[in-house]
Amino acid sequence: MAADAEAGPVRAPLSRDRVLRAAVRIADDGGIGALTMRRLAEELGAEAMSLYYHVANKDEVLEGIADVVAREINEVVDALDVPSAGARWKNAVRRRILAAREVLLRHPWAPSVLETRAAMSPEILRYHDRLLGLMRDGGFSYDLAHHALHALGSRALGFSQELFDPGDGSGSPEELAGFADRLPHLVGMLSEIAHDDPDSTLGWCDDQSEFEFGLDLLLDGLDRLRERSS
Amino acid sequence: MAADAEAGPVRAPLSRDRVLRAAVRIADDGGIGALTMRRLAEELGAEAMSLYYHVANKDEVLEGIADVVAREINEVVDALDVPSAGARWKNAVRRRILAAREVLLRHPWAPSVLETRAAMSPEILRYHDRLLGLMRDGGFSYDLAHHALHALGSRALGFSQELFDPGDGSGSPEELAGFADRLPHLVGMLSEIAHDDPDSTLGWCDDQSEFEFGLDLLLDGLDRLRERSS
DNA sequence: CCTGGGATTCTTACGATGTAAGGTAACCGT
DNA sequence: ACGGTTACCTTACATCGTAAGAATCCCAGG
Repeated sequence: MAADAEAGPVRAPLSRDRVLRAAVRIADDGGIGALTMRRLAEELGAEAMSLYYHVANKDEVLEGIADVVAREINEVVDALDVPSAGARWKNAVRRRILAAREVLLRHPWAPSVLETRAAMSPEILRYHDRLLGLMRDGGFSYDLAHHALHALGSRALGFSQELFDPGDGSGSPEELAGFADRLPHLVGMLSEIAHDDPDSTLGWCDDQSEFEFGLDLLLDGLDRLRERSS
Repeated sequence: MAADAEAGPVRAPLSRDRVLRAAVRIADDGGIGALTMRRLAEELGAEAMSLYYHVANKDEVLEGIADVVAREINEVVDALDVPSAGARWKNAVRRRILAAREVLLRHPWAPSVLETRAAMSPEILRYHDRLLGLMRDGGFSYDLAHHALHALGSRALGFSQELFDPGDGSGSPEELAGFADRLPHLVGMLSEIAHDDPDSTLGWCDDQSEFEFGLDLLLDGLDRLRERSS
């Protein structure tokens, strides 16, 4: 009777892949906190419980989106073609890591997820395996390369914490004033650098260059160790 | 009538301090996931809503326990007395950081909490201020010391991620077998190191020495920069 | 065509969590 | 004794993940 009251445009069927893609979309705009099963279902024009036919539970969704990002990283890294033999290993590693970082900048929620659930994801393993490969080409022993990966830590994937999802960026300057006399060096540093730099105390740390500074520090140190052990 | 049916031993009154201490206790054994307002109230022999008289909300509890740990770190670090002038800055910084690390090993939940809510906590600021002080004593410019803090990142506080709260430590070896042919270098590394090392593939990474390796790599690199800029 | 049985989606419901709103009890200076 | 803070409790709600099972869809076999 009165057939299909509301014949909508027949939404595409669900699938693990569509679910994960939608999840990434939601996290990208709205943060990881916006990713709930109900919101995710809504995004797909379905009901929350329908998702469980394609995903075991929310944890699997998180692992899934971590893997999506890891795959995206590997794709970008695959596209690079940088010579890596001998002393050029350093530049090759550097390029790869900075490429990974660019991907993560598009997914600010990813570092925390990668870090907590994806250490053993196939894609992440593959990424690390290839970093190891570069170091081997450059003349590293496995032992040194292994230490190197530990030394790099999350930097190997292009992040180093605290700079992503920076909460609400609430003001350091005002709150600092109260007990500033107890922090002579921080205050000294701030005033000295603010003096040199025209733009005010806000955003006076350039994430990108700080990241590269730390990265290069490590890579230079590793290079010295490599030479010494050759 | 029939006065105080059950005259218990009159539990000590609540207070912000007692609440935070209880919260740390719960997180210490049970993990950060075990810390709920109801569980916290139970630990104190009270009801959940009573806590809200002493704490604004759960987020304040988290900030609070981060600060408790940070205070603990500062206490331990205060007890150190290491000469720091000139070239000895490096050893002084190293000792402080390893002391902080020992505190964090007693509170495995702390890294994640510190990292997300305590960047601007007074105690953390104080800790960083004193690291800066050591570097100044050692001859750093504020500019270089500033980069140094960024380079150290979470390592400055004694952790470097992924090694704490390691999930369930599920086996790498078996799962790896499936696609091991795609990971030639990881497999090569594993087999080579497993060969040298009598104890099997489990726990073949010594967190402590890996941490120190990365830390020294950074400190050595900084020392070279410092000398060059003098 | 019907029909029945998997594959897929939805409905309803439960327990856990953070916390708003407002009541009750304990304490204290007058 | 009593009014007012201060400290604590009761009840209730929204939101979350998800268990259990009903409803629907789709297609091969009669």
